[in-house]
Amino acid sequence: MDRQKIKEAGLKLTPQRLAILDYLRDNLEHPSAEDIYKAILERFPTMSFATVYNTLETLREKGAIQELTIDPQKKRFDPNPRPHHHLICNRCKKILDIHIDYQLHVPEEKKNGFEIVGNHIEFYGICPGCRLKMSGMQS
Amino acid sequence: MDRQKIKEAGLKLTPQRLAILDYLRDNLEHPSAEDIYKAILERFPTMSFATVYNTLETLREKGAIQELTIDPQKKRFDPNPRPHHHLICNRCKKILDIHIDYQLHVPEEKKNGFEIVGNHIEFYGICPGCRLKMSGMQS
DNA sequence: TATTAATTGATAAATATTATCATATTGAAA
DNA sequence: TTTCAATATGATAATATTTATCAATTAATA
Ligand SMILES: [Mn+2]
Ligand SMILES: [Mn+2]
Ligand SMILES: [Zn+2]
Ligand SMILES: [Zn+2]
Repeated sequence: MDRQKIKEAGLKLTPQRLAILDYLRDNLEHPSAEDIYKAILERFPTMSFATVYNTLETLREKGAIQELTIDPQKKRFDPNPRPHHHLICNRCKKILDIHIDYQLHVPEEKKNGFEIVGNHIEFYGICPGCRLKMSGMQS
Repeated sequence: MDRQKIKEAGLKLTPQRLAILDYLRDNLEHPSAEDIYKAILERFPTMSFATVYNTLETLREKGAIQELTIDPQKKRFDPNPRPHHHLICNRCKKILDIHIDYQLHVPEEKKNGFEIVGNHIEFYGICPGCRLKMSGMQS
């Protein structure tokens, strides 16, 4: 989301918002609110944690980002609002994009009257880094 | 999980465990820890919330249940440990099983070195109950 | 029945998120 | 530019969920 789009969404152009959006732009790490807060604190020491949450919620409302519920411990944020899938490392919780368009048809008789509007696939696995650490230790 | 299997897993047969397992047996609602606690309290007033969490974690370790991370607010528990997919109502968070075996192939070049061990599809939608409530009100 | 290792339950602590609200800032209008 | 109202921020409290601690209890075995 650029300055143009922020205004179009009826949002004020604050330094905090710009810092958060700047941090998220092209970010593929799916950071948590705390990740974002800590990263920005270094260059923006007056940033409040509450503002991070406020801003993320505002951006989500406007459809500029999405909230991921993949990590059981905390919400993770994705600056790419377009539907795509994810691969998560069971060990370190690293999240990677999977851009593949699967055709997931659900026959009417399995919908139980639901109106389906979307889907999201979580792939589970072990990342290369964790695999290395694991080989050479037990369990 | 029946009495037989509990013993085989090296677990003691306590009334609390039996109550929780009994509540979960054939339960298709994917209840939260609190749901489980409240339901059992009625018939088992000495049950502690900590015991619910302890028991659920023990059962998960033993592979008897699975923890779902579909609901952003809280963990939900599924007495069916076999892989299957879910359909969640965006409005009321009701969760339904989807038993369909999709073949989700990920080409090597999109795995980024990950070793993929499983997957889980979340379908999003609106349940019949919520659809009814929505027709007749705005937003 | 005695023993002991596992389990429970009370409670504190940790973690993550949301709410509150006085103060500050933005953007538009004058 | 200055003024002003709506919006946003930041400090902090409150809430919600989950995990940790540990003394007391209980299940299973001998
Ligand atoms: Mn993503
Ligand atoms: Mn299920
Ligand atoms: Zn990893
Ligand atoms: Zn619903």
